[in-house]
Amino acid sequence: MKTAQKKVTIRDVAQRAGVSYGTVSRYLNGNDHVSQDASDRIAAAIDELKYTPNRAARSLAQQRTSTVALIIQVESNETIVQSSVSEAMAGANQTLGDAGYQMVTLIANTEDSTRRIAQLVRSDFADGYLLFSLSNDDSLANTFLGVDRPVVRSEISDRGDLPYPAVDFANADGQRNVTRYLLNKGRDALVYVCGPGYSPSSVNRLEGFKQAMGERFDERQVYYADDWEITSGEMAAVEFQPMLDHINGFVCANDNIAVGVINQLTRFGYRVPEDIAVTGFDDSPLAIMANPKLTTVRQDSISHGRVMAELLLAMMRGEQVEDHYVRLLPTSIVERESA
Amino acid sequence: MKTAQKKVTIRDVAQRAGVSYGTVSRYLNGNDHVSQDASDRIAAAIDELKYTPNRAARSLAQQRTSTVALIIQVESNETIVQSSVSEAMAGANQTLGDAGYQMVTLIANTEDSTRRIAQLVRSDFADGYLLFSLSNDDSLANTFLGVDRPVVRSEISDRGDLPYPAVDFANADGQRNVTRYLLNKGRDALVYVCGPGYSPSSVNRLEGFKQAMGERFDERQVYYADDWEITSGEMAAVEFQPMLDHINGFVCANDNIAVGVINQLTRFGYRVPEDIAVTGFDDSPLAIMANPKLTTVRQDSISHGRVMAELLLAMMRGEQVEDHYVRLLPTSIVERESA
DNA sequence: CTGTTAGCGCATTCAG
DNA sequence: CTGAATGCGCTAACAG
Repeated sequence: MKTAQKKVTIRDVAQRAGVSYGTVSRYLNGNDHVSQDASDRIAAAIDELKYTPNRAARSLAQQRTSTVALIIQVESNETIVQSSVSEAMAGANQTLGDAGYQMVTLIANTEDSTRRIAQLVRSDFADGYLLFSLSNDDSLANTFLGVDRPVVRSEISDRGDLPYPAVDFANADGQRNVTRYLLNKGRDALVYVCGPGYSPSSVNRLEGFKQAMGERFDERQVYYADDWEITSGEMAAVEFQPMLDHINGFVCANDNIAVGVINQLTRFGYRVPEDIAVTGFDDSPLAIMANPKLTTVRQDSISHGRVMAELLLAMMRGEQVEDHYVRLLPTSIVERESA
Repeated sequence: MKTAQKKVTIRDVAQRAGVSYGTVSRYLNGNDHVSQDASDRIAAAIDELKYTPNRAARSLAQQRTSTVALIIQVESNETIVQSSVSEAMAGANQTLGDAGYQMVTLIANTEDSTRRIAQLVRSDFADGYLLFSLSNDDSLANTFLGVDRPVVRSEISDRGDLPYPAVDFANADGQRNVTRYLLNKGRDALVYVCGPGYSPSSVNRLEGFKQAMGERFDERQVYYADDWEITSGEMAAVEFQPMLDHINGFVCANDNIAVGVINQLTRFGYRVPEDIAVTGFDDSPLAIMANPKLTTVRQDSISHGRVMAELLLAMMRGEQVEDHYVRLLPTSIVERESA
């Protein structure tokens, strides 16, 4: 049923409207002076011909794409089901859209796709980049060093050679505050379940715990997990089993781990929070599904995305941002049942 | 530190290599005959100059973009945390990448973004489209009617005017099978918790239940939920409370709902599965986190994405696909604890 | 206010 | 096998 309707170009519109195509271009790009009469005729022609400017041609002439790429780098073959990422995407999408940019997201989850995306970036695919590194592999970040387009990262990097600004949560503050919250409730025998070592967030959250514990901190109080998953929480609880009678609180690096700890503690016959309190981090959907419901540290991921987008927009506007600039977003404690 | 290195073009490479830029173009596009000598020099020049072809220019000249857009349409401001979508994305990304296409995903979650994406599509943004409609609003699909690019949908549509092929799971079969599984186990007093009415999957799953029940089916056995969430499952259990003593099985439209049912049943003092069996659908990560672990219908979402991509690739290759073509993917029962 | 012109960077004829 | 010429569809600078 497809009438192979020849591609309608700006010239067709011009002809139909009885003006030169330069005028149509001016009309399309808003600004300049086009007579009311011409405008009307052009508008009519565009409508009748169902004309839409060709994107590639416009990008080529303008040297800009009006798109921003959100790149998510994850471990090989892992899928992205983190609500925080999804929410950040929504926040960024909204902000960028309002500013006239189309956000497109790219997933780098294999060596191939990473290489392909690196190539894409070098070919001027987008006007700016939002970079989410959920993995240890930071290789993609280097790609941007040779590219003259602004980049904003979603977490502070421990690599000093990457100058890109970052927007992240005040992870240390959050974990410090919730640890103090436990201490103030008389929970004086705390242990910590740390996230994977490669993650800056993980490191920072542990740091917060240390700060709150001060003198009392002891390396034997912490279990180092390999990932952020529930099973890691279960393993941590098993690891601490011998001393469980002398422990009255678990501070966990995230909600998943906290749920794992609770599950295992329950199996061992301990009551949460009566015997042992447990706190999470993220306030993920899991937090309210857990039993008991998790007391956790909330972060507003939507505004994470929004703030990243705003920073990027400013940079694309030409505003200078100092190297290694970091913007930290606040967190808050959500009191539920587990602590 | 950015040395505003002038954009290096194909001409720079040609000059550096001592050939005309037509030759470089030929070299880049693989095919034709370029002497070994020239090839070597060009390769060297490209390397030294760190040349990467400009994307917009190439698209313009070639009339193709080498990208495929995966468009996700969701309810206003909802975020996408469905593991099935995430997995399908990964599967499609892999397949498309192997075929030389870059997959980019676009999110349509507001009226604005939907309009913007419609515009994008009409401007020849990509060579093909993968369309995931997670929402009632199917407006975006119409956009493609005027576009001469292949489209593949992720679920069968109930709208006859949309001719695009679709790849979906055999939802009816899956639900029929798991219902029979319960019946065979002697669970003869079943009720059904249906998903939101706007979803084709939801309708099809209900149909499967009806098929398995045959004569025994009774409208009073089904609760119609408004969404796919846990709370809907809880509400369903509350709704059925008066007759709970005479029910020995819940067949649920998805895992979330099943978890909600289990939670509420537990609160009411019923044991799952001893008193009442409960089944889910999707085999989402939630299924193994539930207590008891969910018996559910598994669907391989990664291959969902892969098959969609393969179909799209075939269409982009020029293969004809009949209107309303539907490819149904098999499901399987995963026996765990809840039934 | 509007028509004309010269590129944007590359693919692709067509000669040679 | 390779150089030169055209055009993809549009923007922007320049005259008028």
